[in-house]
Amino acid sequence: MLSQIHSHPVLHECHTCEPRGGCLGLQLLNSPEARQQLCNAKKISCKAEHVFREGEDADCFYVVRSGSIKSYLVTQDGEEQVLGFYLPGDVFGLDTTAAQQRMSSAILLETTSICRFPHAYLTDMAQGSALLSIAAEQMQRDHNLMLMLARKDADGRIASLLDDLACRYWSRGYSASAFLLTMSRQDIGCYLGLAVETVSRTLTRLQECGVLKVNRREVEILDHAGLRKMAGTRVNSVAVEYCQKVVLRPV
Amino acid sequence: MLSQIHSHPVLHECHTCEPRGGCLGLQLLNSPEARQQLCNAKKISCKAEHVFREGEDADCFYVVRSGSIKSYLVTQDGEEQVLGFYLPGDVFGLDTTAAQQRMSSAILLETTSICRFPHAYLTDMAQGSALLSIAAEQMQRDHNLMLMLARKDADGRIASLLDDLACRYWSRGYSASAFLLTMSRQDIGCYLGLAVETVSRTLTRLQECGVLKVNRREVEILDHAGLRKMAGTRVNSVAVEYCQKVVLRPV
DNA sequence: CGATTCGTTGACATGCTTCAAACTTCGTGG
DNA sequence: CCACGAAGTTTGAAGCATGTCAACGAATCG
Repeated sequence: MLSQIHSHPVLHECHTCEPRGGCLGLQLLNSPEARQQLCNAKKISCKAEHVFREGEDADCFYVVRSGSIKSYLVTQDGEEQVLGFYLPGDVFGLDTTAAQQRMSSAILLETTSICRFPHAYLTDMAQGSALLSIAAEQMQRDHNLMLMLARKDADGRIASLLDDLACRYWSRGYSASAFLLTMSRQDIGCYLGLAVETVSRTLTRLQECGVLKVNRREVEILDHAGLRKMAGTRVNSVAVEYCQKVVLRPV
Repeated sequence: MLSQIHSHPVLHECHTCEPRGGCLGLQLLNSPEARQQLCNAKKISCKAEHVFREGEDADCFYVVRSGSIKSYLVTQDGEEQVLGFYLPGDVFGLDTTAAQQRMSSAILLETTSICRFPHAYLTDMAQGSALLSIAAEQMQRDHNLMLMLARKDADGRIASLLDDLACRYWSRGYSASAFLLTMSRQDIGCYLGLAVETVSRTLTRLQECGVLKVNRREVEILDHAGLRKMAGTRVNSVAVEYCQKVVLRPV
């Protein structure tokens, strides 16, 4: 039985909180009162608990403080479609219907700490447009996923995912060359539209090519440029910087 | 050589404009002045012209008045990925980067009339949240596409597209049973992640099943329930109503 | 009327899924 | 602490859906 993540609040000061790379959410709050309120809104909880489920009423969005989150839908015939993974610093939970209901479910992939941003603190115009620009960021990620699903083969999809994770970890101050996959092969498959077996086989193949090393959930990227070439990723500003500093100048 | 759609403004009064089903954009403008300004912002233009291209500066979004629009990206290796099709009443052009640049390109599929909504008219809080809810609608469509690309076979994808179009035409007061595909097989393929040949073959197959009749771009849906069953579409509010009134009670 | 674009159909190649089985890791309870 | 079962991962073999290549017919346009 899964309990709601809201059950055991853990209080922290905002200024001690630093998802490396900065808290996107904080940019949305310009009044000191709002920030103060926010300090009471940190929650931490364990693997496999839901932050929210599709259809629930939504009065807030979230920022990942540490850990990781999986966003997903359940199809008509009970299958899962993963929409994305959120890492520290990422905003999630913006996708609500006009009636303020959740359009997707969000579940913890590991022990995770998140921040709650009630919509009530955001009644200010500037914040509305900031929200919109975060929503736009989300859309861009979505577009990338569509592109991947529509045009790439298994190698390209896996390479894309790993390149994306590397890039995002790097932009937050973590290593781009070695990290842990917090999601299962199953999750990866549901995200990329591949069977688990294909995910496993593809990782093995990339390893044989010398592009990376995999052991269960541990990944080490040996050839960033090669990986990116296989991925055929469209560039964005973060990726460009990542590329210049990491891909082209091996660490 | 493609000229910009902004070249030949055609002026109309807002009150004479009625994409059947209503103009979503109008809900965003509550001041009479804004509406007045808007009346000068209608444009009409011909097939294959661009409304905007990826990377251009964005100071407005659009509503389709009549005709249809294709939104797309170009991949690294020059291939096209169609993101969606917009029909009369639809809002498009909301997906801009934080730096207010277009994240995708939009091109006319036929002779089309659109309305321009400059961002300058929307500096008001209530409108910010209205925009966000339209963005959310867009996200929901995106989610459906991802789901389709990741989980459905060719039959399911084509059935989904047709069911979606039928539903959207119906909700705007047009026939849900017979309509024209304004996009080419190529466009459909780029949207659904299928080869042109597969699109063609699948349409033929659906015809042989007696679900529909196709002749070039003319489509007649003979068995709405069957089509929807093949599509395995996730329900949304419009679709539910469409389902009750059209699918379950054959026209 | 020819040239071009678009749509359809066939034959073949291939990459992914499915089915099956073995192995590892982890949690639980004896 | 070990035994056991469940869940996650890997690997192999076979089937199939879709992509690719090629040719042809139909519509459109100048």
